[in-house]
Amino acid sequence: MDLLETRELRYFVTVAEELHFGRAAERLGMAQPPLSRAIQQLERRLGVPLLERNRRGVTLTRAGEVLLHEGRATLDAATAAARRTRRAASPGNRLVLAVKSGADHELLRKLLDAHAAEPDAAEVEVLLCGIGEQERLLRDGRADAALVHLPFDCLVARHATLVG
Amino acid sequence: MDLLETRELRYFVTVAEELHFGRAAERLGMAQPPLSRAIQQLERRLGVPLLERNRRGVTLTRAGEVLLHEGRATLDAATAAARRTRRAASPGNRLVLAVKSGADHELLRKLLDAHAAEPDAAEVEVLLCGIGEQERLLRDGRADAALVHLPFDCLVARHATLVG
DNA sequence: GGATGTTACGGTCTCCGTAACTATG
DNA sequence: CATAGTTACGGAGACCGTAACATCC
Repeated sequence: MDLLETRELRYFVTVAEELHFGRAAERLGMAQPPLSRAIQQLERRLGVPLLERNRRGVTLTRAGEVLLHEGRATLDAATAAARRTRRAASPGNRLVLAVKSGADHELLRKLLDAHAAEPDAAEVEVLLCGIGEQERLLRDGRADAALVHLPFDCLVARHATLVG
Repeated sequence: MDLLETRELRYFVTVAEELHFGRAAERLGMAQPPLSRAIQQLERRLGVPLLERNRRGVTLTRAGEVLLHEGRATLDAATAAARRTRRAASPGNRLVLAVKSGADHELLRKLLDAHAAEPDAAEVEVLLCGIGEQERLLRDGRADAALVHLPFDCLVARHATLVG
């Protein structure tokens, strides 16, 4: 299966967000023509129309909506890959735990203590964040784990066990 | 920040799996020199050594291990993006539910009935698979949802609600 | 006629393969 | 001296920007 390049996904996601080739090209720091060609090539390679070029701008097809979602996820994964790889090489090398600001500090304390008691426990850095922010932090690699409530819609990745 | 191209990740993952530039190049259908250069460039761009070139082959650094894992995830995401986008455009457009072979048929029946009763319910295609296979199917887009037991280590993505 | 997206064309830069080089056991 | 990885070098292809074109209000 032909793989999508991250450059192409970045282009498509920008166009899909702006719904306007001109503004998208500006955001990307490039001219419209190569952007237009890249999208056409993407549609040809997938064999699927992604945009409807109407009078007055652009609309996403159903397939385009799906690629917008999946493309964002892929770009986040690439960003996370770079970030976590760099972090793995840095001496600090702490596990980043995303905790929303209003969380139960009692529970957090217990968790961290229990984790610290385990053998070979990694050092944990607590990253306080807004309420809806945890998923994003996990997706793009700024965090490695998060404290969430079940049911959680879309657990993205978990990189280490905090408690057994 | 998002500097990693899919091509580079494919190269690195192959080398990391083979731990041998020659065999990796062969698997990739290319010559060793451009592969060697691509990896060097990747290390330069990340500012992190990924491989230790020892006498007698190659070893992964800690950062290399992380990039192997994250790179696979990114490549899977790209594959899933292409697959789901193509599927979204096909007329059938069914939701694929991965169910491991030994699963409870009674429960499955109830779930499917409950789902079918919802308004605007998508048609569901049940994909029977082996026991450890569900995560992989979700990751690379061959399935959109899966029936799993909690605790589930690494929920990757959920694309539609089957039951409320 | 102005705004928006698409071809046309030419230059540049990247990527690849062959061949020569280095290092190690 | 055989094996594995890296430079050196030249060519083919990809990508981009400018300019000209098509279409729709």
